[in-house]
Amino acid sequence: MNQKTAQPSANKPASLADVAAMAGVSTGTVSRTLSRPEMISEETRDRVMQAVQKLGYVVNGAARALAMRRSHTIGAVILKFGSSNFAQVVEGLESEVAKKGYTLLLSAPVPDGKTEFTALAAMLARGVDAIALLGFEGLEQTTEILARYPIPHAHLWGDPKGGGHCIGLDESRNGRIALEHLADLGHKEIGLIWGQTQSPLRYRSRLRLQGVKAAAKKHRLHINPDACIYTEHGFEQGRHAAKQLLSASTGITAILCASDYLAVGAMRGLQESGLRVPRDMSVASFNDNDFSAYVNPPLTTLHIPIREVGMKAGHYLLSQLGEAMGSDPHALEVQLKIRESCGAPASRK
Amino acid sequence: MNQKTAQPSANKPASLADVAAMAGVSTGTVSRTLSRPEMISEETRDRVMQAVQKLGYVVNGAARALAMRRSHTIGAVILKFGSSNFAQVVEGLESEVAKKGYTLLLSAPVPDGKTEFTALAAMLARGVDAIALLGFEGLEQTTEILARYPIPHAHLWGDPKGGGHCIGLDESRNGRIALEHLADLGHKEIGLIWGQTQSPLRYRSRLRLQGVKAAAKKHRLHINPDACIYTEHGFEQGRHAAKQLLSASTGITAILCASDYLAVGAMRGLQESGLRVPRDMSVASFNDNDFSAYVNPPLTTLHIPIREVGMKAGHYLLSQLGEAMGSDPHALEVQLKIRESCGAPASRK
DNA sequence: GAGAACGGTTCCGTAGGACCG
DNA sequence: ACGGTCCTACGGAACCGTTCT
Repeated sequence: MNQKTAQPSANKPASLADVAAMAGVSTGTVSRTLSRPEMISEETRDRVMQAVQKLGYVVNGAARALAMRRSHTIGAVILKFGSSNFAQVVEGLESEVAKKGYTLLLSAPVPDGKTEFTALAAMLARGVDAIALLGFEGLEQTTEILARYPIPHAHLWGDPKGGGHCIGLDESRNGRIALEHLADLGHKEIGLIWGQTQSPLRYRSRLRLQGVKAAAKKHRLHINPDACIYTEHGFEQGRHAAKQLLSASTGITAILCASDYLAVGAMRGLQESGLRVPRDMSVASFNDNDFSAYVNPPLTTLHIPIREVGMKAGHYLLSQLGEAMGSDPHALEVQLKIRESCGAPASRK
Repeated sequence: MNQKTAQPSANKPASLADVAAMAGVSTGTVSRTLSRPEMISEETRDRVMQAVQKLGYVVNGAARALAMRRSHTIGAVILKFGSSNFAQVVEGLESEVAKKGYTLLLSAPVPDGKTEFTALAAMLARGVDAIALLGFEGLEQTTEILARYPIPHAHLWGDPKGGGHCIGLDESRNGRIALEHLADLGHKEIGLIWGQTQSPLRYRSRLRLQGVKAAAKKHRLHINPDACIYTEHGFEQGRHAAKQLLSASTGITAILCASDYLAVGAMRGLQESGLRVPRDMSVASFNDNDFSAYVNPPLTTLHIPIREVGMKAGHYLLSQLGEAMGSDPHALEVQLKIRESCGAPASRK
């Protein structure tokens, strides 16, 4: 009884065989009709298409992936999703790969110990064609499995020395640009509210800090170690740090923050303590988040093309996959947004 | 020659057969060892595990999905990713489904015409086990294919009347709560900066507005139609709208905004025009975004548990999939965050 | 442990028509 | 008019790597 006939509307999704039966052709023909229609005569093509329509057929991705050894899926594994700008990166990445019919498979493990590795392994098991790693630590196990599984992968915001293709900016230069702005304004003594710089994960942060310090030395601008606070990123952390800085009475006239989160929080802390920005204290930072132009005062910050980093990664991965991509249009240019949170230093008290 | 022997380190990923050959067992045994280790004798289990280790074996998800008819993947298709709080929803969703070993497949089509449908079809083709729809319009084609493909799905922020399981809040009530705060403060004449309310996509926005208006009537508070501006969400739009409102000279003492983006932009616009918030004008809104407590002045806003909506959706979908989930812990409670952007109305000029 | 699904893709082969000398 | 060749459109079947009986 149970022949290979088309079941008009069973409760199971229609398969290729169902379509073939209804159209009176073989499964191979249906497959070809769908993937390379020009190889099929118009007449049978119509018949097949009709059957497809009628049965509401959609391919089974698992079967397809198994046969083709291509899933048309790009993995993105993200350490610390919430507390950073990764959402924007993901958005850029998604929009880029979607152009070629790829879909993003997302994993955002909470970073503790070796989840980095297990998350990566899970991605690989899912059969992604390529993989984007955001904020990776570069554990041994990680690099090893990456080497064993020869699929294209890119580190976003990673350490170039960790091996593999890295996408990011010249953070040392970024640090310099920001500091020079402060120097140009006439500041001689500044404070820092920075992120953690220890772990390998904080590579970028460390590099940026080096750029700041080198430029400070060059411009004879003093960064008092007592006026440097290292903390996590976040508004509240910035607010708290600013108050600490104030209580230390170090004579600084400006604060350079590692992120807009920190900076906006810091401005809030300063204002709560009765200081005016920028009259009493200048504040500058990095990233140019969407809110930064609309806080009060608008924040002077170095614009980082975050979304573009995601797009660039997508472009790279796709081209590695053999997709025709053209040359990379994503330039990753940084731009200092001079707004109102920085001014000349107040005359010394 | 080419027997089924293990190839220690070819350039192809090891398969189940390779592991089986190396361990001297059948593929079935290996499969069981991996999925239900307790069924296998300790001795052979060790042998298998060793082979797995040695070959760096990881399962082929496509083959597994094909055989089990389960991909352990949840689709999330998102209309208008960037311009909303969907990133947080996605984060919540991801964290919830990850607990049970599921991964998110992400699609964020640019919404124009029927992309909603094609994106959905693409997800289905990928073989997701369940699907979360964020910000859907409820096109006919969409609901039809959803009906045909009997997989669990949930609409987030959708219209309950559109059919299907909807997750969201009582927006009418939310509108009322915000308005009553303004009424309690003594405001009699207020303005609105709101999002679009026309398209089906804006269902939530419309409902919230209805709640506001109903409460206004009840509390004898006047909403001057000339002081209502409908625009897109965004800082710049808010800033622009505030200036429009000012030039209309309508005697309003407070502005209620549909989102924090709008509100923060509006405050900026007011400040640029020389007004002080809240002395000259109160501003309130909805969402309680992360930056809202740190702008100047801190924004009074109705906290919406956005991340929790994502988690709740994950919980629902997983339980529909037959995972043991326990009762739903996500209550979705709203909370008015009274900060400093609202005060009593200034005495009339 | 053997072997049949699972649902596609793709290689290979062939029927049949067009075209040629 | 006929045998041979080339080409196109399609059918048949092997194969992808698991799971489950």
